[in-house]
Amino acid sequence: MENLRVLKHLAMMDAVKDFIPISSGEIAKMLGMSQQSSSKKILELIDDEIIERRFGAKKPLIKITKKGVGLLQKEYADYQRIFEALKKLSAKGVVISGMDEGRYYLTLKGYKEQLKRKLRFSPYEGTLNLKLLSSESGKLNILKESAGINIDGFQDGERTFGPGKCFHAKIRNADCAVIMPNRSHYSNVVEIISKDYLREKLKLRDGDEVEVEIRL
Amino acid sequence: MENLRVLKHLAMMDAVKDFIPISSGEIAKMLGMSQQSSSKKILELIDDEIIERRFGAKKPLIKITKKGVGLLQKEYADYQRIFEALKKLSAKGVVISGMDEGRYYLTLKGYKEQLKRKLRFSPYEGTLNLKLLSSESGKLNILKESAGINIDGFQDGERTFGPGKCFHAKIRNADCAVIMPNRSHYSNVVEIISKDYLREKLKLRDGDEVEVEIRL
DNA sequence: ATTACTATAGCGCGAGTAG
DNA sequence: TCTACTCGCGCTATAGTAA
Repeated sequence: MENLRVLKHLAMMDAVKDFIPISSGEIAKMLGMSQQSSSKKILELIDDEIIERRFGAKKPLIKITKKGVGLLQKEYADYQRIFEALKKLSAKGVVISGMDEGRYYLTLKGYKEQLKRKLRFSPYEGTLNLKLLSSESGKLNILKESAGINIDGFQDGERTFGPGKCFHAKIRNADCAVIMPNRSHYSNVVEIISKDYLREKLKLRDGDEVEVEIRL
Repeated sequence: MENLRVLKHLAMMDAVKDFIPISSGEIAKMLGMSQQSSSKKILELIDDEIIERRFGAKKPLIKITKKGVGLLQKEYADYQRIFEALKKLSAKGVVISGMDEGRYYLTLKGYKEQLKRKLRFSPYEGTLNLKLLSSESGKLNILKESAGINIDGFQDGERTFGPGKCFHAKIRNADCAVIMPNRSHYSNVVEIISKDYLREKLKLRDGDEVEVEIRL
């Protein structure tokens, strides 16, 4: 319904609260349409009991009805859903065995202490590797494009360890985090850390399918 | 722009995050229009750089561009403004002298203790009377229709004191509250209480115009 | 000033259809 | 299957104008 635009404009002029003095010509000007069209739309809105009008001494008075406020709320809720969903990302994957590389990195003080401080938990020294379903491939790009929580790189003797990032996440209601290097070759595997040994806590075995909810 | 409806629908299907596989026919069905119209609208959105399309192996892939997300955010912000404004009410009035009736009620334990508990401050034993400008007359009706914070009535010996309600408010950044009886004759005067003697704290004299911000 | 009618102009929708 | 063209009908917006 295009009349929603008119309704929204009236709402932004506080016609949700109380009658506001406004003429069809003024509404028309605001919305870039003719007075005649505006008049017609107003009549339609009145017909649908979305707004209410009174002819006062001076300008006509318009107020949005409960039904009209309901329409606006529904619309508002839709936008809330859109932007709430934007903060989250859920992806399905199957548990696989890594090559204990993750475990090695987690023993390094340079990473370990940062993770503890920034994630507010001491990670169990090992990662759970999740191979995302092929249908979820795009989700990894989202993670790569998102800032997340930055993990600085560092030097240890002569070896350099690169920077990365992580995201708070949940698997079956267990708090965890997704960690990834900033520079990564193509991969459809994500590494998950948690304060607990997730394989045991969640009774996971290679091949099990799980869903991870990531907070961007 | 009617195309906003199409854009919103795409957003609700997560096309803000990533490319989603969807055909013009599917979009058409969802929005109750013909495949032809849907196709045209898609082309318009692409032309305006609001969405981006790729033709993959299977279905066409559609994603909302930054510009498109910007449009949605603007729309979302409008709705936020509408509903945030609904929680507040500001009204202008001039300071007048009451007949110390307010002061009397505030000395009564039955009201005083409720106000302290429910407003979380001990009111100064006196009220500031504000006569609303005639242009603000509608605002009082809003207050009357709003629930506010309920103040119970009580009995004291043989006299009955009626129930009322109050609202947290601010005058020139000073925390205060508007109090009003549930049953009130017509009046364009509101009574304000605060932990301080507002007349002194804000250097107010009869006839001064002030604006009160009321939290509904 | 307003609102809102009627008549007309023009745009948008969808059927048919090609690629 | 899909997209997207043309074309004709019809809806909708606006100009003119009455009340």
